[in-house]
Amino acid sequence: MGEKPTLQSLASSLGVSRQTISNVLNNPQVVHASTRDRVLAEIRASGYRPSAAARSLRSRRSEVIGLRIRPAVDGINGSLMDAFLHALVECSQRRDHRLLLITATSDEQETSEQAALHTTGAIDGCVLTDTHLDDTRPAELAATGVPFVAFGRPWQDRDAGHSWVDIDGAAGTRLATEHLLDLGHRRIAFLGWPTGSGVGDDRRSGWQRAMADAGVAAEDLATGLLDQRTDDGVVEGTQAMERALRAGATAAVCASDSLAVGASTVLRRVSSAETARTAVVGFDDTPVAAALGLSSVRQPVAAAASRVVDLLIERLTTANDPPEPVHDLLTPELVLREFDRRLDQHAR
Amino acid sequence: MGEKPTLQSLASSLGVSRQTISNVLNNPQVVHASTRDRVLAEIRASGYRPSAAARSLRSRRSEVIGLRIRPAVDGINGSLMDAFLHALVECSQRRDHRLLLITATSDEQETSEQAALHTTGAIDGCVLTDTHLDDTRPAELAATGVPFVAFGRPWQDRDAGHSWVDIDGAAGTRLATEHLLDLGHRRIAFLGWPTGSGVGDDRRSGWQRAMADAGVAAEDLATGLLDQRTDDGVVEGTQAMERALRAGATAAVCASDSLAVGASTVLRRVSSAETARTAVVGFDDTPVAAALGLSSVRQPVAAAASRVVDLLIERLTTANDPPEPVHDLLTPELVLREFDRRLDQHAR
DNA sequence: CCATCCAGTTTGATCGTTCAAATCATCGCG
DNA sequence: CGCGATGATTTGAACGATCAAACTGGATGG
Repeated sequence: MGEKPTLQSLASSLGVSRQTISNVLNNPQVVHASTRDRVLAEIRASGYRPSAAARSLRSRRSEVIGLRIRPAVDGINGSLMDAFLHALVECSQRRDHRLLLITATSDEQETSEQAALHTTGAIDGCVLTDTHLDDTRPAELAATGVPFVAFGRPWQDRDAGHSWVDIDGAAGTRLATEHLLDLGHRRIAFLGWPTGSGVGDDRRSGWQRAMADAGVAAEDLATGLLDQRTDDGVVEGTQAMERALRAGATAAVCASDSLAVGASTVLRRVSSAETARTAVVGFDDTPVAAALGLSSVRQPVAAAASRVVDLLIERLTTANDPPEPVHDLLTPELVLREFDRRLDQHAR
Repeated sequence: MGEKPTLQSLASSLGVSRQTISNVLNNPQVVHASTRDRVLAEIRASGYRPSAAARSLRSRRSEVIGLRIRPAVDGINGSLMDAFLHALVECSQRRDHRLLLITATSDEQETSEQAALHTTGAIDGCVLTDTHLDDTRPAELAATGVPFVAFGRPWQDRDAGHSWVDIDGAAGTRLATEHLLDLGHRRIAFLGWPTGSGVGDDRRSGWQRAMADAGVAAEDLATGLLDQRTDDGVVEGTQAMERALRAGATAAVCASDSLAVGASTVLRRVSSAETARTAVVGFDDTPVAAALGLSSVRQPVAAAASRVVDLLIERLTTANDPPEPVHDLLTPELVLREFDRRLDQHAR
């Protein structure tokens, strides 16, 4: 084996110029078909790959996207981010981009790290996740000129100056609530988190509006007895469900699968196993919900990732000024698991 | 704001040459202290960052490491890889390297993708995870000249020509077994996976040897009744534990926390809740084991990641030929959760 | 018959750094 | 006083691609 081939070495062995080969790769339509084929054959035969560094130095684009990953706090919530990360890598790869990871212990550290990578040219832009109230990152990135797209809407001002993609949690809990209404339930509780988290409040609002629209349990809604607020967790779910039962609830929509798991074990004590399963709807459609046969709201994570990548790459390739920011709210899907036991066994 | 500063622009505004500034950053000791300080001050003031592309083009190193990520099959096993990934990013960052992700649907695709990135110079080397029997990746990477370090030993030939870091599963199950022996158990079962997986067989062997060394239940070991083999999963764990109970087992060492969760629910039926917890030891110390108060073998994932990064970077920075391959087996740690209920309540 | 155009191809300059060798100043010492 | 050694700094030449402009040669048309 000789040296690693370069544009120059290929060119002289083919009797054409560097630029022609470069054009075959980047502007195929300007090269004559016959030479194009000849060049392509030689490229394949020699195993030539353009140097990322040289290309990036000249074109001022690295085709790399930055992303901060966070330590998984628990196995449950982690799996969602994991699916998102995976989809993100896949979509980027499909579009000839790569994903670079960073860690940070604070939002400020994250943005400064991203900005540093951006000025060295290591990344062209980045993806923001886990947006929250009073999130300063969009402003900081904008100030340093780092292109980005957020997964998660900006909870303070909906019409932010940047593009974002999010999943419509309220639509999800509405679907869940309407499903339980269809099953005949009227006193449907919501097990959610304390107010103050954008995601949690959003999910609660879907249940609230669906209940109001259906005109059921109006007095209970007013008293707030069906509206249980607690930290996330299985144990917390059981406790919240016990309180809801005392308030006369027969079913529950939950802000997470952890809460739903807890809720269904409580319901099992006062009703058939079948009812205990079908009267609870979780959120995120985690493996745990699938294993226990619980219905759950599934977030279209892969679609979200794909959209994020599309928007970011569009932003990166748009010649000069950034395009109009796009705000995209994807609708989740209700995964029903309501077979009775016999059907369940047939299915296996 | 003017243009982005470069070595040249900084040099002329300081009245020194490019190379001096370059030396301040890469070879501080050759520059006179006074000029060094002057340059450093200006660097900080201007916010100068060297161009990654230019640097990489000339020095032929990108300081980027490739890693394939896999879709999380279940939430349980995923959390371990997640912790490893996170530690990997952190360690790389500390050593001025970055982590680039790829996906692949097969081992061949993984190696060819890594090789492609390596020839473009996008990565300097890569990390291999989830090594298995008949793993062709080490040979393929070696053939294409991609430097790499594996997390997971090569199960076919222990003295492979490449460096690897792994966690001594047998030592972990030995610790677990000896702990149960200390508690007075004699008929200790092992709930593990079918033979043929390197990891599973390794974990089984630690239990086997510890039992043999203690000279207990010799006849049961011979019959294999205490050696339960099943697929991973909570349900599978309950079934295996039931069989083990029939064989007279009073305790169990498990190859995973999923199996342990199943086993402890079964034990609960025939003994006190306290005994059910303390007589089962899981593996991986997942959040689930922590939540249920199960003892478990904790893998030093962060230490492993740190070692992997160290070895890989050493391999990358060693001038010419690769250094002697290093094989590193880290010892896991037994996390005991054996408080009785009263203590447990005090602790809260 | 010459000017014009156009598809196809080539040429020179450039991106911003590091490498390798050259230069310059200072100093010790025979 | 001159000469080599030593330390600090500078200079020229890559690294390998893309950009922008210039060059071909044949077809078109007035």
